[in-house]
Amino acid sequence: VVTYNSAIAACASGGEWKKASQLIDEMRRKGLNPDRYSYTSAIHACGKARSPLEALRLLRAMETNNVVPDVIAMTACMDALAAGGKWSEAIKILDEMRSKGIAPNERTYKAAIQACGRGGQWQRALELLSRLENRASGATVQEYNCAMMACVTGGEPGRALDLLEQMKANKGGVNAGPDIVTYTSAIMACSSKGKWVRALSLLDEMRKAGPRTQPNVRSYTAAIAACGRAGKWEEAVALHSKLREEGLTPD
RNA sequence: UGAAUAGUAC
Repeated sequence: VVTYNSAIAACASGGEWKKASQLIDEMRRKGLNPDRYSYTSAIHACGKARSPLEALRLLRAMETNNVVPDVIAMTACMDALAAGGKWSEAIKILDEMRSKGIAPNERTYKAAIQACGRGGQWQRALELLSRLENRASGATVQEYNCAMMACVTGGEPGRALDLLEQMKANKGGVNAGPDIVTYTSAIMACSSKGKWVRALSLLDEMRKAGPRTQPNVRSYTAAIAACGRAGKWEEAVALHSKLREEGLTPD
């Protein structure tokens, strides 16, 4: 079984979902019982291949064959649904977890938020976030970051910038302050709004905000894109040189 | 042996 599972995991890395589910069939034909690992890898393969419905099918097949899905399997399925823009299906899975008593973890919530964003449901993403904020432990930086991206991809980049402000205000509390991903996401938000000046000032703010938020290649890339989109090619070129001055290699 | 937020080319 483990041998098969390794093969299925390899299919997953390559996004070969057909091969993956074919291997599961083969296992059953040979009298081997696919386990959680087998199914989760196959589901992951569907996610990579952007075949959300196949992922759902596999999750159901798993149940049919009396392999009880756990957090990882369910989350992998939600990730696949998110990648395919199937936000309502993803939320159904989240509810299903509740009813089955499977505790969602941070990755699960991130998948749900991402699914909402990709489906253009930024309001729902924010709703989810506020539920997390109301938890005793509050929302984590990664959950905030994920919600910011959901606003950007969901067509409401202004909200992402609001979240940045909120995170800065929370800095002393239970929640850690904005990190490098937070800022880079905010720059992407500026980019979609055509606010290249703001993007540049955020880049500057990062440098001053401490060692944890020093701009990296991705931050620069986002800022360059913001300038590029606004037709500010001179600024874009200037950023490119600055990036190299700091010893970073453009990709 | 399985899942994860800022890079998948209007």
